[in-house]
Amino acid sequence: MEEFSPRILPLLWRRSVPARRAVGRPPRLSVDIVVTTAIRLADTEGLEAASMARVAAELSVATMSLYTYVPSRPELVDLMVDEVLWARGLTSDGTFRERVLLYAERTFAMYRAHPWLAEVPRARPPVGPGMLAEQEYVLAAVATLGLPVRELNRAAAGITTWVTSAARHEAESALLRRTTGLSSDEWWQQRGELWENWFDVGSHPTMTMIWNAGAFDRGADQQAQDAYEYGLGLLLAGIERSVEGDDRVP
Amino acid sequence: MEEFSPRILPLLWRRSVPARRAVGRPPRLSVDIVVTTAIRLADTEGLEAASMARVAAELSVATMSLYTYVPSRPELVDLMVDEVLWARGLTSDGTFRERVLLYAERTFAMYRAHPWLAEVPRARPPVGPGMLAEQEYVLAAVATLGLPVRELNRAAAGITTWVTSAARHEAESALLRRTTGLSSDEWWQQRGELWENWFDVGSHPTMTMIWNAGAFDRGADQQAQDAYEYGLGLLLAGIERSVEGDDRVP
DNA sequence: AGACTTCCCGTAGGGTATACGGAATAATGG
DNA sequence: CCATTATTCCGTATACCCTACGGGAAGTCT
Repeated sequence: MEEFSPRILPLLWRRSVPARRAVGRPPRLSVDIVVTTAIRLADTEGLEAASMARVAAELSVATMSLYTYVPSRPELVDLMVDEVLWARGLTSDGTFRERVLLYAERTFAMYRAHPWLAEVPRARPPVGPGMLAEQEYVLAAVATLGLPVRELNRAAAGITTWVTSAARHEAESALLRRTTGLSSDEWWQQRGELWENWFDVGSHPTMTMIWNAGAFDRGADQQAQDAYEYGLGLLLAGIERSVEGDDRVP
Repeated sequence: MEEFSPRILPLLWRRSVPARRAVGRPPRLSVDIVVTTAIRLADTEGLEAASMARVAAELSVATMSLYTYVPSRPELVDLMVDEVLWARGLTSDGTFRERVLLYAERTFAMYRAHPWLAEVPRARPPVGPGMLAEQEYVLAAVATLGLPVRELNRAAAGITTWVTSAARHEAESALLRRTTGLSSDEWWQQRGELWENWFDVGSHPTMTMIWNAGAFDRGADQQAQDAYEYGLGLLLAGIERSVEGDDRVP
């Protein structure tokens, strides 16, 4: 019955801890340098470019030297993620909506600057300062409404899920654009023959109806954006409404 | 100015096309056999197990022989995805909510049977029969409400995004459980020292308040499920409300 | 000067996808 | 029966990836 405590926690929270005494051979690098370099590589060439070998080469160091600073590659990715989460610098004093919109803006900006975030699973995120700051910020935003404590969690989780999903989707699109060299519109254009050669009108009456009404004119990326804004509006309105006595009319 | 038409469309829609005349050396396998085998491997061992070499070995064939049936691995993954999308067999005649709930159930079941779906990006999905059937089904469900045509798209997209995000999150959790051997709760337990050694109460007042109120008792997976149901309720209510004249009270 | 602590890193092994070109195997036409 | 044609089958070679292990190197402290 051994209690295993992961090596990653002290690394995530390394800024909360005083520097150790200098003893032994002094290091050439630091965790921050390794993480920053990996982020830069991932930003410009994708997450796979932030391989141990590539990061080491970028720092003019042998591959295995990195393992002095970081236990393994998954941990390096965790450190990268929490770093950029933290770098959003979430703080605000505004109303519920102002706070949520700031959160959304910063999150979209983050995914645009670091699209590789979309290649990292959302489940079991690094529990570092960045991720906890996000939780605290959104919970505090919802708390301004005066919701019952038991409902805070699900409302906040709803907001983060919705915003993050949309930002990730946009980032995936950007990644595909880089790897394929094709924009979403060009990609759809390549598949234009779908409608002539393969699409069966009979089994898709609703799509055909919408098509004939001319409501498919916006590109794929704009449609995703439309749906995001629409859903966010409903979600926020629903949360606000749940505190106003369930049935009040504006 | 060459028009490039991707080789994948005829493969995705292969069931809509009559069989070709038998001439030349007869094939030992078929696209369906390859795709089915790859799905089986991915189901039991993860998407990376469905490598070209592994699928070929499973079929007692050399690796390069697969390239006779499938242009490359990304296309194979597209075929796998559309296959399982199609296999949901979405059809229903009920009310708006009945249809949406059927969609949600089937989608969750699909991600549980094929968790590797969560490893495939959502952007630019295979435009095959399975994906188009999903679009048609959800659009038709929303259309039963009598929404204006221009709003159908964003409402349907909102529903698919919300349901899919939750199902993917659950699948990611299942994948991590398999690869790490740890459940979400065990994973959090491993990080128990976070609260004692690293968490700063001062900079996380809202979290601390919720903690003291005892509202953190549910596990991570249950919290995600709560947020999903809560958000879906708000989303559906909002969509229904938007057709009832904007401000009507039940 | 000697002890001690810590960093640095070479090697080796088992994975991955796929371009290319030639050999194998069937049906068909004469 | 033989030649033609169409198609499938596949061996080889390349350039990546992660990391366990253990010994040598380079500092600080007493």
